[in-house]
Order: sequence, then structure tokens, then C-alpha cells
Amino acid sequence: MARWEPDAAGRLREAAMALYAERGYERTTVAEIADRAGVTARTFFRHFADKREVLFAGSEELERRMVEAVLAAPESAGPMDAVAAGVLASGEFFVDRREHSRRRQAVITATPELREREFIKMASLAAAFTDALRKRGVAPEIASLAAETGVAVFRVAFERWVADPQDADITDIMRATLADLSSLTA
Amino acid sequence: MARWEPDAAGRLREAAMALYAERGYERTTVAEIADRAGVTARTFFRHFADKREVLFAGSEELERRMVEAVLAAPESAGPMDAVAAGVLASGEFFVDRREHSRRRQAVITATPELREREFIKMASLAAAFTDALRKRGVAPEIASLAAETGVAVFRVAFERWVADPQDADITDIMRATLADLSSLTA
DNA sequence: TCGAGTGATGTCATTCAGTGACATCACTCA
DNA sequence: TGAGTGATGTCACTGAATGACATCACTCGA
Repeated sequence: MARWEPDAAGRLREAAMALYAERGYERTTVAEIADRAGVTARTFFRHFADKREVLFAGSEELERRMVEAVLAAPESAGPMDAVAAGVLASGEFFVDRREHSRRRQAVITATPELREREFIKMASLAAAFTDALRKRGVAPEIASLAAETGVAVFRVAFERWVADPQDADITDIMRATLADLSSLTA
Repeated sequence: MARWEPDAAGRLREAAMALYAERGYERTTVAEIADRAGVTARTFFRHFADKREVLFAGSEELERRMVEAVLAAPESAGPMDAVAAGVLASGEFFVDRREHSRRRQAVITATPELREREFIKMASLAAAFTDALRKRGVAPEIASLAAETGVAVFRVAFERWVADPQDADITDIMRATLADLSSLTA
């Protein structure tokens, strides 16, 4: 018999999601999460930097994929087209995760501390987009503006997808949002 | 003689800025800030919700002014024009505050926790813009997209202003940033 | 097969953020 | 002049987060 049950991090993630959804983020203690996962609070902090981070594991992976798509866009693509490619590439990440995304997003939206953390993840994405665009030869100021705008589109589209009663495809929603941006600034 | 020195909140703000700049946010305790301001830690928390908020007093005022400008834009103005008016209206708020803004921004940029807080302030601004646009009759989805885009412009322009070695006027920089957005999405 | 690591976890003590309850006391005003 | 009022202090407590050290199943080479 193994000394410890495997995948403590996974159990902690699930326990945290369940408790945050059940009784709210603020009224859940790390000790309770750890208990439910069968470990101690000290172990929680060995897997996650803080009480918020447990909901954001995997965001680096998403960011990595989106950045790759920006870099992989055709050379002829302008800055905004490259960013659009990055945004669209996020679609596959959410396949079959709509319900999970909805529950997770409900918890985050209800908790200022978690919203803060989500924003800094978006900022990290914007910085990564900026960097990728510069590598494509885009001027620094233009790169950051295009990146910020692209992230704004991603956020709005994601919100629309989560809220969509028709369960429309996320990629379609992203395309529509990008089109809205074009007509807005026309 | 008054029982207490007046303007405890002001002294706390200054003490916090000084200490955060001197030795960094994380290595400054609330007790130290309170000490320097001549009050107790308990009093600190009566004036500011938490250790981060002390750097963001006044942001509601800025938001209020920007929203007013959105609402005051000519009826003929489109969503993006109205948002642009809001962004430009922030200019006067920063008159004669460039050096203060630079020091403050340096502290914030160096501290993830403070960056998180700054982002949620920007989100609040975006929500307020969205609301204002809806009051102007803009469709909800378009309103939020225009608002997010406007906030992106504000952030980029503010960063440019703080970093500008020429000390250019903030309003000019904002106009230029708005122009960049137009050509980007053309 | 045995013994020296290794690594994930537990235990314990501590610092610090943040909050609730209650006391204090200069100042105000009827 | 005495009953509030309000900003502050004091105290006790919860809970997040971290460092130091112990534990022990498992691995791997001699």
C-alpha cells in the first residue's frame, strides 16, 4: 500500500471547488479544504501558493497554448489578426468544460478576492501576448495595445459563452465578439 | 487642544506610501504604518478595508468623474466616442501628480498583490462605463465591449504617460492612444 | 538484502492580517 | 451641566501563510 493516496493536488482542487460553491470562499478555511482532501493545511500550501490559487491551476497551460497560436499565425497576419488567432485557440481548452466553467465562474464572480486573482491572470496573458507580438516584429506600443484589446475580447467572449442560454459553441462566440470589435471601432 | 491630530487617514496614506517605497509592500506591516502615523493598527483598519486599499483611496472619485463624462457626451456620439470622452476626462485628475503617480505606480508594479487590487479597480471602471453606456441606449453586449476596450486604452495611455521621458501631456497621450486603436482595428 | 538517500507529508511554533466587543474621553449641544 | 457622539485605544481571537524539523514508505546501488 502506498504511504499516501496519490494526486493530493487534484483532491485539494476538487475539495476547494466543492466547498467554495457550497458555503462560499470566505467561509471556507484552508483547514477544511485540507481535511476533505485528507491532508493537512501545511500540505495545501505546498501545492498552492495561497487560498486563491487552488482555483487557477491550469491557467499557465491555457496561456501557453494561446501564445503559441499567436506565434504560429501566418507572417502576413497583422497584429490584431495574430491576437485573434490566439483568442480562438483557447476554444479547444474549454471543450466539455462548460458546466465546470460555469460553476467555477460563479464562485469567482461572487468573490472579490478571486476576481482579483482572475484579473492578474488576464494581465499575465496580456503580457504574454505583448511579448509574442514583439517577437513577430510589432512595435512595442502597438503590441501592448493589441494584446490588451485581445484580452478584452477574450474576457467578454468567455462571459458570453458562460452565460449563453443557447449553449452556442465557444469558438463561434469568439468570432462574433471579434466581429463586434471591428464594427465598434470602424 | 484637540484630542487627536486631525486627518489620520491622510497620515496613514503618506506613511504607507513612504514605507512601501522604502522597504517594499511585503516587508511593511500594518503596525509599522500605524506607528508612523501615530495611531494603532486597529485605527488603520477603520479607515481602510485592508493593507492594499490604503494606496487606492480616491479611485472612486476618479471613476465618478470619468463616468460623468461618458454620460455628458453629445447624444450623437457613438459608444466608442462616449467612452473616449470618459477616458480623456481623467486627464485633469492627474494634473501636477506626475511624480506622485510615478512613485505610486512603481510600488504597485513591484507588488503582485497591489497589481491585483489595481486590476479590480479597472474592472470596476469598466463596469461603470458599461452601465453608463447602457443608460445612453447602447446594447448590453456592445456596451461591455466598448467599456473594456476603453479601459484598455486608459491603462495603456496611463502607462505611456508615467513612462514618458518627454513628460508629454497626459491628454495628448490619451488622444494618441485612441488614434492607435482606430488604426489597429481598421 | 541491506542501508543510505529521497520526497511527500505531518507536526509545531510563529508572524501577521483582519475583526468583534468593549472602554475611553474630548467635544457638542440641548 | 449632563447626556450623547464619535474617533480612538485595548484586548482577545480567528485564520492565512511560512519556517524548521520529524517521519517513513519507497528506490536504488553496493
